[in-house]
Amino acid sequence: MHNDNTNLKGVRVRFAPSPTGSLHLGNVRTAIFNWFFARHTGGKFILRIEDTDRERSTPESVSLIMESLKWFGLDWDEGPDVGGNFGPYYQMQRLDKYKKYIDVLIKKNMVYPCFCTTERLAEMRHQMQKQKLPPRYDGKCKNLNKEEIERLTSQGIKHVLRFRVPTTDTTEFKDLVHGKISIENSIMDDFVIVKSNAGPTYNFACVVDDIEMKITHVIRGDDHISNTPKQIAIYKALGINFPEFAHIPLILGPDKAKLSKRHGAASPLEYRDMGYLPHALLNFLTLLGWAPEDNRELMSRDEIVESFSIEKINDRNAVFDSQKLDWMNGVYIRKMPLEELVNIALVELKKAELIKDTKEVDIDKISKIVALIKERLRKFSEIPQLVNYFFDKPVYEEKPVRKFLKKDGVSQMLQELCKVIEEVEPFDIETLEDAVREFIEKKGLKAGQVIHPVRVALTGRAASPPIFDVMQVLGKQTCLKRIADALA
RNA sequence: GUCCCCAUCGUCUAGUGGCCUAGGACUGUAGGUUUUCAAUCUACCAACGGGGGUUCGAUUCCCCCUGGGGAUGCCA
Repeated sequence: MHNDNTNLKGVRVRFAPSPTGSLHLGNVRTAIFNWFFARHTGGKFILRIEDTDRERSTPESVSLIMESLKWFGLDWDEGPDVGGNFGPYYQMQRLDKYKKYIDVLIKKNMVYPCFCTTERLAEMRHQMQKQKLPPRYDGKCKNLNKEEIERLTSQGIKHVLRFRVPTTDTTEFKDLVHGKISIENSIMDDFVIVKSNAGPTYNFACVVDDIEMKITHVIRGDDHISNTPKQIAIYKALGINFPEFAHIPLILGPDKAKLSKRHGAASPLEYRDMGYLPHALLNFLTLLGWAPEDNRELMSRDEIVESFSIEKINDRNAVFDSQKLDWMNGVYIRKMPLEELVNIALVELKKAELIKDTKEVDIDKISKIVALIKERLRKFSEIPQLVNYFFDKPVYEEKPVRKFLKKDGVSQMLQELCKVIEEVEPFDIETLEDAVREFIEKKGLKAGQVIHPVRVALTGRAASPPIFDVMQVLGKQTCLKRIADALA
């Protein structure tokens, strides 16, 4: 089938968000790529919660994350709620495992306690930058002897554990999307692996978990490239083979900066609330940094699963283009069965207080209305705005009123037309149109000269679905009344 | 500042030395259809950042510059 030039048997990938708020589209895209890769290869997709940041992690965020993934239909084979053989799936519940690895590193003398204050560290970095040097720990605590360590500890001074990074050579790895990436070890920092509160840091916990959970491919954002050499250093110190890495390009906002909360609604749940279809967003996001062999764009989930491959992930950052998303959402809305759209419309209409109780609603009428606006929709939140005049008195917009209603003779013409409308029986689209057209012809007018004023009188605006359809839904009496009111 | 990554239309992308007078999609523009809008159909606008190499031949390979992004945390 497809050759990803990697071993595709027994693939295990993970999505490992930190629960410090809701997901944003960048995170989601990472989850999507991991999920498609797992499903394409018949491997496992694992959800792991990286909650080592005690201050900012919240259970609410965990729910939000799960809700987001579920909304997209991204299911996980192992995770906090579903369990699995490699749990627990919350890092804060895996402290004993980290301890085990720390002991190994201590035994190997690969770590050392550091008592430096954050102030000193900040000052140190500042100085290094001033001297145009790479900012790295200066090694003040690197060679403390037992007595010094005991003395400082007994004084109650907190310490962290730093990892001794190799000082010579280069660390290299073959990234599945970037190819060879290498970095001089000499510019690498003796980074912290255990915080002063005894908790593990990201770079350490991540490695331990990926080892313990038997992760085969680490697919994550480009912003983690700089962490990878550090993590590889840990793998090497432990004498354990590291997994494949695939760093995927970042999603940029319109300002070309990494996508973040600054760019307005960044959470998928917010997109849901704005009226986007999960599959439209999923399809769109999948195409940010990836394209199938044949460059298709509109693809079903199964089609993507079928053709997804890491090889085809490109390595340039992608700007998020909401216009294209809107287009794609519109395409999928048009493909929806009407009943489904009606149900969504009901919710939107109620939210906008255009209808009161969904139970006492004329479904037949709503269906007709929804059918009329279906191809005019780009997202569900637009529904109320598009149909409000079917429920409430129209809000007359100034410009169309001036242009079509306030013209000489229009008032009289409409009054005469009302007499025609009154006679239309049955009040269906065809009969109505025939009658009105006959009127138009008799008066020697052009269709637009009648239809535009009628539209404005009935809807308050210059654009609407085909007017006879609108009239039919409105009903004879409402039409007559609205025209009369508009002329008053 | 330091390190890393990246560089095709405004945006998402195809393109892996000749098939490229660079293809598709979104947007935009013009037109057809229509009572308007939308949808739809047709056409059009629009790109290989610059400079050196390598080669018979570079969008494709190498180097430099420029530009953009990321990382530089006891956040992940």
